[in-house]
Amino acid sequence: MKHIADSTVRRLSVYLRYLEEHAARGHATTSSEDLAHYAGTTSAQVRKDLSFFGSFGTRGLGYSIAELTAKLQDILGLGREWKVVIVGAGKIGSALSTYRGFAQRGFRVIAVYDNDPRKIGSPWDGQVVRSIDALEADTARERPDIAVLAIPADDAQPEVDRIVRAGIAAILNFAPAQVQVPPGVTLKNVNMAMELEGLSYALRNRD
Amino acid sequence: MKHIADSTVRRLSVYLRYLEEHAARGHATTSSEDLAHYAGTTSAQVRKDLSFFGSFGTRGLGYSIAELTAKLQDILGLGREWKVVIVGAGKIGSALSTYRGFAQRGFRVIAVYDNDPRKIGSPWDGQVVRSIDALEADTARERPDIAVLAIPADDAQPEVDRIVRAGIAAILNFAPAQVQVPPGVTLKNVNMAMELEGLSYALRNRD
DNA sequence: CAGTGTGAAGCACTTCACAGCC
DNA sequence: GGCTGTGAAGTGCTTCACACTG
Repeated sequence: MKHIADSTVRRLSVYLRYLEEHAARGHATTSSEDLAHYAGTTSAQVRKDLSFFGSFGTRGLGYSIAELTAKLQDILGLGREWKVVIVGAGKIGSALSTYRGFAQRGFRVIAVYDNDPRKIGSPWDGQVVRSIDALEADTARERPDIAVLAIPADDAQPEVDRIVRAGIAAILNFAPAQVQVPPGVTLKNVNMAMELEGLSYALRNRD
Repeated sequence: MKHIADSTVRRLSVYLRYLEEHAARGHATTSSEDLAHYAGTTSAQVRKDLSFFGSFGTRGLGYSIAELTAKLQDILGLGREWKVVIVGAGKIGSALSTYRGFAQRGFRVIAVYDNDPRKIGSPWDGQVVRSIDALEADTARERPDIAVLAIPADDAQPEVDRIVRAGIAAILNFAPAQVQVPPGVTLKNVNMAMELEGLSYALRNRD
């Protein structure tokens, strides 16, 4: 398939959240205008985004919420369970693993790793913290799909290398570090420091 | 000044991080090529990004690390202290407030708020959790610059409204909700669910 | 006739390529 | 000679506008 822009995929996530909220309120259909209003974009953008994957609406009528929900879930790969491992038994990892929305969407935390001997073996949000040295052997056996990296910046690249070596192809990196991955591995960065600096820039340059 | 793209501002943050790391290793100058390699972009992009704000390099030589560091800090508004309040005394807020990098860059947490009576009054990372109802009065007195929102999605919009009403002009939203702010208020969203769905999409559609 | 689906136009960001300067 | 600074060209995302259809 033709390459889809990252911005498009992010908007699909937003549309899906709207559909879920909207369905809960008992509605059966919606329009590109409604979706656009919720997502903070335009109706043309919504229709264009969806058009990359097919035509899911009815002219003159709009979109069936149930149908479009199913389509978006399928497009986003949410029709199955994804196994997630968390590397770094700290607060960020914990915030993630206890967030109900993940389980709802099929992201299941199957293991937590740390390199601190004081943490290894202790209970942690329904898991037992494992030694990071076990990652490769565990991965061969349990085949997780996604690794969430929530460790200090200095350790980020070596741990990414380990994760990649183990054969995990998707990484969500919370470490405030610029890390490299080989082709075939998908990396997303969430950098809170960068976001705050973006706000700082905006405040500094507001009129 | 001409409008600067969000992507440019984000890269400036990355450049700054590189300069800080690089200075620590004793180097005095660097080049657009070095910066590009670290940031995962091209040297032309680096030079273009910087050119929006002036010309900070020396042809044939490169950039003085000390000088460019100072310039970037100034551009990003990091030359002063920003007062931050955290709304939601949970794990995400805690992870943020204990992260050393923020204090280093001049982001100082001055208060933490929650609506849970069991949390209000108890100690929390060097603060005492305050009642969310005190936000407006406190803001009038203490003049925080930035609010970090780390609460459940359902409560997000009302709390954003309260923050805006109190007069805070920059919000970092961790709630997985699409919230609206009036013109003049800068909002950044960090949505972990969306990032994971982006990975799910990539895994689903990998070849 | 209301609202989708889509080629075409518009716009913004990135890359190129080279003049300019140390 | 080497590397910056920058107009011009290129690319890709967004918006427009309208044909189409239930």
